[in-house]
Amino acid sequence: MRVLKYAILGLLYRQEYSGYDITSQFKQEIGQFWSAKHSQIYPELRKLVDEGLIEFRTQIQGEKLEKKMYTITDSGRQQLLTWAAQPESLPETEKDEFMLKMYFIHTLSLLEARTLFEDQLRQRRAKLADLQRRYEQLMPVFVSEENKATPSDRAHEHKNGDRLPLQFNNPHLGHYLVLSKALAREQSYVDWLERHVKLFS
Amino acid sequence: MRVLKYAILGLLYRQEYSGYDITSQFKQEIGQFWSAKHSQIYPELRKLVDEGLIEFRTQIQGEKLEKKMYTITDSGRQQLLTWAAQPESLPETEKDEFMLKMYFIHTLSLLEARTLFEDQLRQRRAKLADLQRRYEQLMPVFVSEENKATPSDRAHEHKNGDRLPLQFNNPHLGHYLVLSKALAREQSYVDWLERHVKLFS
DNA sequence: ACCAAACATGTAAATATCAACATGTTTATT
DNA sequence: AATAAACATGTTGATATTTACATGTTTGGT
Repeated sequence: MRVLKYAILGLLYRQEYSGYDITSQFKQEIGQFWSAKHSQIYPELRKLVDEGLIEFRTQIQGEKLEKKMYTITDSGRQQLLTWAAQPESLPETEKDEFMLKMYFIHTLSLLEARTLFEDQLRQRRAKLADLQRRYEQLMPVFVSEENKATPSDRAHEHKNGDRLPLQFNNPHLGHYLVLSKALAREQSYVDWLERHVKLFS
Repeated sequence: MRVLKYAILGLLYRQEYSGYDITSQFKQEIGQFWSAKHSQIYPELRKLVDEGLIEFRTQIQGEKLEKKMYTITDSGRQQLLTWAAQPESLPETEKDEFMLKMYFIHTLSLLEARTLFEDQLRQRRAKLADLQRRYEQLMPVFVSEENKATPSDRAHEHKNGDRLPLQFNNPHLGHYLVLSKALAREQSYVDWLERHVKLFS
């Protein structure tokens, strides 16, 4: 159902991006939940322009490198909002090739199974650590719960910079949500692996 | 990388199945981690026959309904084992359209966001309950840890039926692993939703 | 006897996704 | 001055996946 279309519109809702920028965004946090290769992105941008949902202006980078900066149109904004507010039913399948292999565990020797399982645990722990690091980098953006009701005075405001409490209106809420969810997903994966690794020893 | 090929070979490793049976299997527990529609399965079965990885015999159901029962060949078994023992690197993206919408939360009103979030919580809780029910149905298949070291006597054996402890050699281990993992995944999802639902009230 | 649900197998067309091909510029480092 | 990494945009071909089209049988319930 053309999710990439809406992923691009959603990114352009806040600011203009080039195709390359969009590719880069998919390597950031949102890439945990949606992404596409540049070979899919460029044709999709073309299509969205044809449909009048986005527009671009060509900008010169350096001497002659042309880059196309895309912006969302009113029509694009409207279609984005319609999609975003629409509840979807859950996908029947959330694909995981490792778990498919686990279903076929009886095809493996104990040693092969242990090797596979321990490799997965190693990789998942590394990913978890990376997400934890990113989470700790993000959290200082938010004012802590205790401080949020404190009567504001100049000194306090200065100390907090532009930080806002973690509430609905916080412009970084989306970023926080995907990062905390990715972290929870990965923590759950590691926990499950740790609970079951003894089966192979 | 033709995962469906290996999913089918894996299913046929234990017993023969028709194309319809394979479709049905993907509606069972393994469907939480891999599945395909019948329109993808039938051409794949054809291809696997052409490659000599599976074979079939035609069986008559009732008066004239022909069904093709597929079995795995030695060559198929060999390719399955090669794939199954091979560690894979983690996917960069595990797609989740709902979380993509959450990243774009700022495009929604508080009411729209709450509606979307609460709908997701409702659906995830229902799925969790279903998985819990299935988990409780499966668990009696296993002998409890305390009983597994008990010296066996006729009465005891009869009481336990064919139940075996939850160990590497247990033929239901794969089934248990995918079900417990699906349960953990869903529990983690519900927990995360519950931790954050107050953002929208 | 009728009917619905489940059983059973396929094909066609559209869409989505990825790997590889293809080309060139800019920036930072050595 | 050379080079590597990052920036930047495309196309092509192969696969993977879904939706819709297409047809027919068997089983269980009323």
